[in-house]
Amino acid sequence: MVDTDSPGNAPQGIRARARAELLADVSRIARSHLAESGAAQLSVRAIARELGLASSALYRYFPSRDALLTQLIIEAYDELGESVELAAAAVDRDDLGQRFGSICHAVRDWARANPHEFALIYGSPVIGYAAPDDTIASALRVARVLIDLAADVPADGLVLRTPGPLNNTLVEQLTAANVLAGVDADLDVLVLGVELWAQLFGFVSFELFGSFKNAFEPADALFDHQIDMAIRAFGLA
Amino acid sequence: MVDTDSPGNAPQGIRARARAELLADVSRIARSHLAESGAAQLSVRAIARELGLASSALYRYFPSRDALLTQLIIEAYDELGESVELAAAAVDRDDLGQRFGSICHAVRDWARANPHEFALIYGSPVIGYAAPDDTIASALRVARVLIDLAADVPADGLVLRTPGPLNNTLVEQLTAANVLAGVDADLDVLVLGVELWAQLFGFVSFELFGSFKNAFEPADALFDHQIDMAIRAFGLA
DNA sequence: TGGAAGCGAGAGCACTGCTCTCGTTTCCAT
DNA sequence: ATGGAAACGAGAGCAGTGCTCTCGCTTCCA
Repeated sequence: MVDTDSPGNAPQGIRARARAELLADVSRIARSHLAESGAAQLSVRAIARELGLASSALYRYFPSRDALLTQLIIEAYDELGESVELAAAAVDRDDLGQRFGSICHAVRDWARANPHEFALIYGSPVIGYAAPDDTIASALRVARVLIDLAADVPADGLVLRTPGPLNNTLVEQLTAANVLAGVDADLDVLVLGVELWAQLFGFVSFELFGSFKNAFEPADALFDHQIDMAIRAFGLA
Repeated sequence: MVDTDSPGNAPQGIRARARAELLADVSRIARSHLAESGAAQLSVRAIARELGLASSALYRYFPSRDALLTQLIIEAYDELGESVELAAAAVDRDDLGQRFGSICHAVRDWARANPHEFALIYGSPVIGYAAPDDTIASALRVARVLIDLAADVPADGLVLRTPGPLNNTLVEQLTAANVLAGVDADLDVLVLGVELWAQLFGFVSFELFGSFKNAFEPADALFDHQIDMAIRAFGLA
């Protein structure tokens, strides 16, 4: 029993390494349960059972089921965010229409591949659940990709815009978003982008949660049309 | 104890009247619990407690908690549907822009006044929950109001439209919707309407579920702008 | 008027999240 | 090297859940 910490693989002690491993195991199993049965069915005891642990042992690692859910939320946001970032980067950066379409398809594809995860982050908050600030950074990744796109869209091509100046509050909010993202998107472009962002997720929600039932199944053609329309609204067609 | 069924108020027997009353009571209490704490917290036992009944007694009236939730879902759809119908009827039928705005505001106002009900019907389905057909008719009421509007929008004014013909599948789906609603809306108008429908509910979901947090609070100006843009897309401005 | 059906109460089952205690193991500072 | 402190896992237990079953009682209807 000499030299427990000399091997190069883990400079940490036995405890720390075991803890890290168990945390990873819990996360892995929790994610598989989430993917299979949804957040509502996620059971601390079931996870413990699968790990061969007493349920009480898990509370050494997570203060509550909500905390576990919060971590799953963050991971879901990050997974979606990464998909979208990759999709945006995978196409010609200057072909803004294609870039927008790629982003939209990434969101929809990820949501269809991970419906319970999507429901967890964009469906009704599981309980009175006040989203902790931890989740916000990850949640913003998709928004960031879109705002970066908006910053590249030329303002003079916009097909859909209001004639007069924007409402003062709106200008402040949009400007703050620009500042937060470190870009300087035209506000008319940006506000259209925000609205198309809502449209994108409204569409995916409708598709996954059944509002298109008996009407737009499959919804592929409708989705492509919606993207086409959005590109036209931006003046990118 | 003579003449129990002769009074004009209730031709039915004692049993039937008591049953109807209790059903109404359960529904009333369930709705108040839903409005206060959300669907996830809805407890059959808590309802029974408030009624002074054993929890088992409620199972004479509802086969399961899910069945109770289903009824709440239907009631929520109907309530929202009625609000929207009233809003659409409250304005000049020929002022299509105002009619559209009135519909949108009705949806948003109802959702903000009844967030848990909105989450119940447009958030993630509570469980694996396959929406029974009972709910569909009620769910269609909002869609119907919008499709009726679309049928009145002149096709030649459309600002946002695709140049070529629509995808075949899409044409079939849109035509089926027309048939189902008994109208003959122009398909380019109709598809835009569907997409703006998704946008409307995407917006409200974002607002209620926190996606606009730290960015568009309040979201009034953004909402008004979105409606304005939609009206322009329809060519109604 | 008597059998059938509907009803409410209560006990009970299997499950949940979570807490507390207790003996053991690991760690870290002396 | 060793002893105290901290971390750990197991297990019992609590309060709560949805739901089932049985048992008397009441209402109904033929």
